[in-house]
Amino acid sequence: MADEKELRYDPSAIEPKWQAKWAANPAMYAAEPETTEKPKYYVLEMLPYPSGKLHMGHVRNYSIGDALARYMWMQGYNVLHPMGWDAFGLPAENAALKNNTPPREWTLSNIAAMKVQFQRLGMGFDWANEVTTCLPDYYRWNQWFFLRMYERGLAYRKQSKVNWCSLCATVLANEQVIDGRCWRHEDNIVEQRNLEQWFYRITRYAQELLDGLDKLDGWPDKVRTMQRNWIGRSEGTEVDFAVEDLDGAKIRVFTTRVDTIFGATSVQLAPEHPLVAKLTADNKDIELQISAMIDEQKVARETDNLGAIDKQGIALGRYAINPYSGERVPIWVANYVLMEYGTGAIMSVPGHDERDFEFATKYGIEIRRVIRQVGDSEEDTPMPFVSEEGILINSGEFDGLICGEAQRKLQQVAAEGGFGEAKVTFRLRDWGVSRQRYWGTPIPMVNCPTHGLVPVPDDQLPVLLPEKIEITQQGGSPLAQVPEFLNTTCPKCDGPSTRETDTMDTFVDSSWYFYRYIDAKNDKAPFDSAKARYWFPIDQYIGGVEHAILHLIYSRFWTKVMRDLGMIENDEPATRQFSQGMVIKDGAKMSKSRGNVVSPDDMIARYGADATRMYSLFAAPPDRDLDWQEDGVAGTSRFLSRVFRLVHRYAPIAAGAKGQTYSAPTGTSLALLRKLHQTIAKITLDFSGRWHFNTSIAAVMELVNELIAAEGAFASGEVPAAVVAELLRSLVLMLAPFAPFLAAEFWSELGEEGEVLRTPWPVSDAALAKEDEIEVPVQINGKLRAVIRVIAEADRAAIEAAALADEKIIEWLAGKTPVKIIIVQGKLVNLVVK
RNA sequence: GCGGAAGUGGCGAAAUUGGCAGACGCACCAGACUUAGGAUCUGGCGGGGUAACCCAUAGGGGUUCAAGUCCCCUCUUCCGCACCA
Repeated sequence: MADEKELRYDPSAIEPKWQAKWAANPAMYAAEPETTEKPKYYVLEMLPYPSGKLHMGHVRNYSIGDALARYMWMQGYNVLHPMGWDAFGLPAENAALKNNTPPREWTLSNIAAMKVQFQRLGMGFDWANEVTTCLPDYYRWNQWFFLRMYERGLAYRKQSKVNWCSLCATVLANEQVIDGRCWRHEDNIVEQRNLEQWFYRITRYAQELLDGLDKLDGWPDKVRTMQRNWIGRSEGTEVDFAVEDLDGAKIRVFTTRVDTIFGATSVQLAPEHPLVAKLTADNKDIELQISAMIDEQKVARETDNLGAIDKQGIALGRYAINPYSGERVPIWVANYVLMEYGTGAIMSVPGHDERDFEFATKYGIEIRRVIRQVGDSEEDTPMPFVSEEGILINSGEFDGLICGEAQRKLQQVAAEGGFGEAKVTFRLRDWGVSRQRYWGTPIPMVNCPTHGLVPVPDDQLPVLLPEKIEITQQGGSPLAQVPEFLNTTCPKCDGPSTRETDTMDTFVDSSWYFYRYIDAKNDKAPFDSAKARYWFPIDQYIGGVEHAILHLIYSRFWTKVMRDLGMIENDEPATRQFSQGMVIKDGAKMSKSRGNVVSPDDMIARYGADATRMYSLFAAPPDRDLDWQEDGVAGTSRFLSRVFRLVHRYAPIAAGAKGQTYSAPTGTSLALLRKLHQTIAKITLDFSGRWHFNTSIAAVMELVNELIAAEGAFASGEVPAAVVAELLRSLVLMLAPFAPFLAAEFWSELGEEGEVLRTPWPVSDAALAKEDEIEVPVQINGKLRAVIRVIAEADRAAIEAAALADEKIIEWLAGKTPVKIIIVQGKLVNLVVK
């Protein structure tokens, strides 16, 4: 058959044709209305920042999601597979500075360019509800949500120490600071500044965000663990130590080990603790030492060296009273006590805490044992002894209690005595959302000289971001330089006022965009709650692990807030979340600075979108890092060429067999149909949970290898046309999630008219897939000695007989009788010989 | 320091429940064919050995008829958190 000049696989002759067809038929990927009988499936991939071009990480992310969406379509689901643009953010401003292009223009033209790339890749997105976060019809709802949060005390303003990136010229959220550096500028150390900032009170949901993780069993453990650590729940006790000689003053400490309180031999305050000033009044020397300590700490914090600086303390010469024992203990200021955590003050128990031990040793503070290790005497208990498996000693009336019991008892005593209580502390901080940047959502507040902070009324939304603006990098909010924006009137009194000039963190935009996808044109509300009831929660969310904390915790918070606003009924945004691995090359993440970036456009130009997508799924399981090897793309492309030739040669036979059936296949037909149905079963299983598309694709390759090896039997008619038709049809359907262009091309070559996507996924016929003869390895003492062939239904006795009758086995046994024969049905035989 | 993931041929990887280690692909080697192409086809390809066989899943121990898979110890890499009381 191959003797004539044969048509070669040329993606550039196939893909553009289908791109045009699909672009002209947006209904193809459109979700159906909620009234449909079909079950719904919401598959979501994280929306890209419109930088101007997709990178390989995007290609991988969207290839995974698109494969799943296509599979679910073929399984008969009403699939929602939307896309949008996380379009606010700093790069647009930087580009404006560099090229003198307005951020809006720059962003929108990037979006247009990337949309073309998506089209080239053949991504099946429903663009009907495209979301572009920088447009007023989206960000007005950011403002609307802000006002709802403000009404409920979930949005508030406070003076606070904040992270400042000088290159961004703005504040960063804690989540955007990585190793003391800016998440966008890896080389830039984040400074600390004191600024008046807007915050979202995510801490109000700390406990619920933590509890919810237990139920999110469709989320990767890694993500759940990271979020748990980030929330950082810690159970303990707050206890007041009265300050000696200072009227009514108390130092409240937080401890997780109140059972060790009789061993507290000092109290340590953070240098910034408000009481420090009072306690050091008139002592200029100590004040100077403390401010030097604060400075040093600041530098250390800024260079991410906090853990490395020596523990230092300054004794204030003042005393506090242990409320349980009445003992006087010295008050110190220590550089390792953080004002931001707990109460900013601790009791120091050197006998039972590593850090306190180190500190006390350095400064000669008394070290006292108050817990004895179970089974050891006081003297034999190691020092410091930090375990909670112990018994109280030297603790007055509490002696003899075990640690846990003592904690409860001591808490009770504190509560009754009014000097303390059980307390849960979180590491999670409120979410700072103010940004001193232009390209973001304006915060809808007005500052009136008479009425102070006044929210902009709903009917005046959106507060529009002015478009004509000169971007400078002077620090401070650019919007403050725009009088038409800045100057306004007070909603309450109409008097001259000024607007809030900070804009919102772009993570606000991405915290709820996926709700807007269900109703993006709604101008009465962020979305219709009835639609949300149908579509939510998201069935599968897919994105990079770099968002495990940031975006995924904010989204969960936002969902809970919306639920409490009565807008939705789901507690969590997504039942299943998947974090795909990074795309790396030559052992490192692709980056411009390393010069190892591979452009998707180049790959598409050379090998076609199908091969590029398929390789990104074939080279590694989706959750692992993927090492990009161009030879591998070439290999995938060669595979597609083989399929192309195969289908092209025999499509006429298959097309001619339309409507024909076959009966009781034998020989080659049976062998090929068996392989086909095994392959269907394998891929269907992979889609149902494991998502190891690399092995799915390997299974298709195996099938194709067998089909090609047997193609003589297609030409000769040994394999009936109806069988050829089933083989090719099913093969094409199984390729559809991975190589949509070729699948569409083949589908039409096979004489099919409907869309591949609307064609049911093939079903594996278990009877056909079953082998009638199987190979069973025979081991002697666990070592492989022979392989026997038996019928699939062979019982234990038959297998045993066959194994013992095998010539090689007889030789190996050399007359000995096995003391034990292990038979694992269908798997192996192991003969144990002494 | 704490927490998590991982370590299998020259490379990417596979082995779904403890049951034939290396499927599938890349690279490479040999051959065929040729319209000399970014081809295509056939065969080979963990290490040692002429062979029968032996050895091999980071290293060491263990459990088991049987271990890449389970347990203990050690090493290495990556990721997250980190003076959090």
